Amino acid sequence: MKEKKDSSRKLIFDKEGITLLANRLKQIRKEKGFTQEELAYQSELTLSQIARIETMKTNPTVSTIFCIARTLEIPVSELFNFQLPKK
Amino acid sequence: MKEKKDSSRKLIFDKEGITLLANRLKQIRKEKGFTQEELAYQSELTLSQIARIETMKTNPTVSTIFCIARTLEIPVSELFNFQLPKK
DNA sequence: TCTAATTATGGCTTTTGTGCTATAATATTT
DNA sequence: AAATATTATAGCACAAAAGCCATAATTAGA
Repeated sequence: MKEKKDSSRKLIFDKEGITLLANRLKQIRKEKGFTQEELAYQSELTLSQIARIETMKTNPTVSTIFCIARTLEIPVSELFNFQLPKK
Repeated sequence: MKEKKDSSRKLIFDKEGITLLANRLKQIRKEKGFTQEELAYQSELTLSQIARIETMKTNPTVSTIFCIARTLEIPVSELFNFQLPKK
């Protein structure tokens, strides 16, 4: 019966953008004097998720970013305050 | 054997933020004169995904947003140019 | 240096984002 | 009104986000 796996399907992991976001988050978090754990706890996220974002292991959802921005008390746009390189 | 389902586990869907993002996207897309289909095609996303974002059916990942911002030729922060209500 | 704090990683599970496809609903144009 | 274009919705499959828990690695403080 030969199930063929759909190999043409492409999901996106925008490494450049995710790297920029990771750096931005780490920078702001430190400026604000949060540890990853404090940020996680107050944001009601897990420590592992915060770490994964900062180490570019994951492609977070916008809701996750919203939680973080709320805790850091910054506009969401602050976390995206970078120039995305053209493709 | 009674498997107890882990009901304490909470995933986040930030309805307010997602609504704001949806509106922002729809507005900018129209200003730039794109149909959902054109935006989808040029961003290499699917039409259904664009529609889901604009109708707040999904909690997109940042990579998805990056693709969209590139196509619309706007900084990512433009799409997040709103004030997230406090929780 | 030893200790404690912080960050990174890994396995496993559940939930969900996204692709794909088709169709329905709505808007626009003729 | 009819035809066409655009947007919304729905179901299925699969990959991946994120939770949870434990532990390793690294950094900071004594």
